[in-house]
Parts: sequence; C-alpha cells; structure tokens
Amino acid sequence: MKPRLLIADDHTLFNEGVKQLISDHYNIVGQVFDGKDVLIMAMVTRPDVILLDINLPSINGFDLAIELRKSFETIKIIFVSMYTEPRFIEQSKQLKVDGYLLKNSTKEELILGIDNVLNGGNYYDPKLNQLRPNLHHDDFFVKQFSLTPREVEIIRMIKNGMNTGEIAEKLFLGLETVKTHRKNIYYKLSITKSTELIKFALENNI
Amino acid sequence: MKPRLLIADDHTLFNEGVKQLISDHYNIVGQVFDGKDVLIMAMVTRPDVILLDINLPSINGFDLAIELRKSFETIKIIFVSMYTEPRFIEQSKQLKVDGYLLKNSTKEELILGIDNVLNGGNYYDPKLNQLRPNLHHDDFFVKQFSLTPREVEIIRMIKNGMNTGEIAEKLFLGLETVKTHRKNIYYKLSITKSTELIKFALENNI
DNA sequence: CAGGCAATCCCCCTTTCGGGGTATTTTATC
DNA sequence: GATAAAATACCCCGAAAGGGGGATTGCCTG
Repeated sequence: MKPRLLIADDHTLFNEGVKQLISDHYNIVGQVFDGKDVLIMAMVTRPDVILLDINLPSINGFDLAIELRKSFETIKIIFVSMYTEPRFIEQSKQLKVDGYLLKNSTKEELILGIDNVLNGGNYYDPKLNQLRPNLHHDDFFVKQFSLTPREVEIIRMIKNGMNTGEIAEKLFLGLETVKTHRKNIYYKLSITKSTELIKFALENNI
Repeated sequence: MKPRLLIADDHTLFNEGVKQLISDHYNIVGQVFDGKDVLIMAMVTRPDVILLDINLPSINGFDLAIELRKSFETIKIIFVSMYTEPRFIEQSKQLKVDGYLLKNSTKEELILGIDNVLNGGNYYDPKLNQLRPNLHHDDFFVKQFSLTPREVEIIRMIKNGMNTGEIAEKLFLGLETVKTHRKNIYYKLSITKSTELIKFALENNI
C-alpha cells in the first residue's frame, strides 16, 4: 500500500509536476492551490504526509503547520520552499515540522526526504546547512541591484516599520552606520525616500 | 513530428515536473538548471522553443533572451516566471520575447501558450492584464477605517511617492491642511509612519 | 436649528530623513 | 600579501515628518 500524500502549492505547474514525478511512489490523494483549502482537504483525504509550500495564498505555511498540528496528530508535514532563510528553518524546527525540502532539489532527494519522514525521521535538506546566512542565491532582485546581505537585512527591517534608530539598536550598530547603509541602498535602487523603498520591497518580495 | 522544446529552470522539481507534464505533447530535447548552460544547450539541441525562467543562477533570463536573439533567429522564447511585475512584462515585450507564462498556470494554459507561440503568435498570460482592478477591496478598507474621500485621495498620492509639499501644491491646499489630513489618517489607521501607510495601501489595493 | 462631520488652516516643537562628504576596519579573493 | 568589496563610523546641514494643541467654514441631516 503506497503512502498517502497531499500536495499544497499555489504554483499549479509545480504542484502538477511534482504529482507526475512521484505518483509512482506515492498515492497522491489530493492537491490544493490555496492555503484556505489545506485544512479541509487534510480532513477529507487523511494523508500520511503533506508537502506544504510556505508562500501560499490566504494562509501561509507556518500558520497552516500550527493548525495542522492541532487537528491532526499523525500527519507528517514537509515544507517545500525556494526560501533558504535561516529564520524560516528555525521557525520550521520550532514548529516541529518534519521536513524542509528546497524547490531546486532533484526527484531523488524529494523521495528520499519523504521516505525519511514517513519512517519517523526528520529531513532538512542538507544544502540548508551549507548556506551563508542572509545570502539569497536565487534572488534575482538582489543580484540585479547588487545589494549586499546587510543591505537586504536592513531593507527588510525598514519594510517592517522600523526606523533608523531601532534598526541600529537591534543590530548593535551605530546610528551613522545604519544611515550609511540607507544611503547606499537608496543610491543602488535610484530612489530618494523610504516610501519608495517600501514599494520596492513589497513589489519584489524582499 | 513533435515540436522540440528546451526547459531552463533551476528549480529541479519544477523543471522535471514540467517535463513530465508535457512530454506527451512535445519532444523535450534538453533541460538546463543554470543560466550559463542555456546558450550551449540551445546550440547543441536546436529547440523550436525555450521555456526560460527569469530568475536563473549565473545569467538571468533577460540577458539570456538578448543573447539567444543574437545567436538564434528562429528559436521562440517563452518566459515562465512567478513574477507579475509590470516592468518585467514591459521588458519582455521590448525584448520581443514570444511569451510570458506564470508558474501558477495550469497544464492546459501552458500548452495553449506554447502552441500559440509555435504558430507564430505571442502569448502573454491573460492574468497579467487583469492585475489590480478590485474595487471591493478598497471599499472594504475605506469603510473599515472610516476614511473620507479626501483622505483616500491623499493616501494614494503618498503611495505614489509624493511628499506633503507636493500633495499640497497638486491639490491647491495649504501645507498645514495636508499635514492635518496625514495626522488624521495615521490616527484612524493606528499607525505612526509613512512606511506603514505604504504597506497598508499596497496590501489593501488602495 | 443644532450637531456632526468633512475640509480647511495655523502655531509650536522635536525627531527623523536625506544628501554631501570622509575614513577605518573586516572579510574575501586572487 | 595586495586588492577589492563590505561593513563600520563620523561630521554637517537643511528639509521633511511626526505629535500636540486649537480654530473656522460649510454642508448635510435629524
């Protein structure tokens, strides 16, 4: 009897593609494309394991993991994401998510991960441990504007509503240092105001 | 004879999944996972069409499109991306890229797009044109926070990067009037900074 | 007509931003 | 060990934003 598997990813092609790829190994009991459908679908199909995208519409993967854990003791949860941010990994481990796979994995790695988790183990993609913090290999925007990791970090904090002083305090930096970073960011992005920065950050998912 | 197709996407699972999905319809002559391999692979396999991710390692999709156009007159290029940024669409059209598909398309849309392009046409995902117009949302937003028409007008202008002085000038108002409106807006939304206002506005489609 | 609301305008004051510099130390890379 | 890139820090200055108060006009509605 093949293990029962539910796929939750809003990228239809990816979702469908993964299904095709591994339907020899697993019984794909459901596919959902929106966060709000995951819980109901889990209820209906009772999968052994859920492949869960983190960046889902309506409800994100983290919130879903919390809810799934509440309602379904035995369902294994595996995140499948393109994000390698350490804070994502951290949060996943805190939520006792069973696995974390990257979207640039191979079919073999995917199956290896799922099988490991089904056998009661954990599987966090080995590539996650060899990453330099805050360096986003596959972030087109960061490359396009040659932003440094520190600059991206500060952009995120500005996006989250922090001002220069708060950022300096949080990062244990001098006020002037953060000001310098801001100036460099503005220069690189050819902008002049924090409001433009917010727009840039939100529109580019930084 | 099935059309020859090359897939370029660094997300192995996606790349592989798409291959599985459409290998009935097309002859998948190659798969690459890094920007630097695209040109050589195009040379070797001579595909009719390339499905090209924009956010590739080493060389991004735009630069590749330029190079491909130079070296291979007849190869059709279709971007397959998760990004809906208008400036991406613009740039794609300027580069005379034949198609632009979204990663949350269905298998059917994918095939429709590829076939259109193979028949000499263009195919830009219809969803790209209907991004935005959602009057329900901002209605809700306006009601929820009981914003006046004038306030909404000013929020839009702030979102578009204008400062208090520019807004005053444009609306033939005194500086202090606009400042007062800003204060009232901040009070109603329980925020303190323009950056938070931008987030509110963008996230609620104001 | 009274009360509420929207829209307009003003003063005072402090903090934060944005733009112009310059300079030192770490880190990575060749 | 030289070089380049990144990260750190400081100075000066004016402009803009933010926060507190108050006030007037007009308009609609009960």
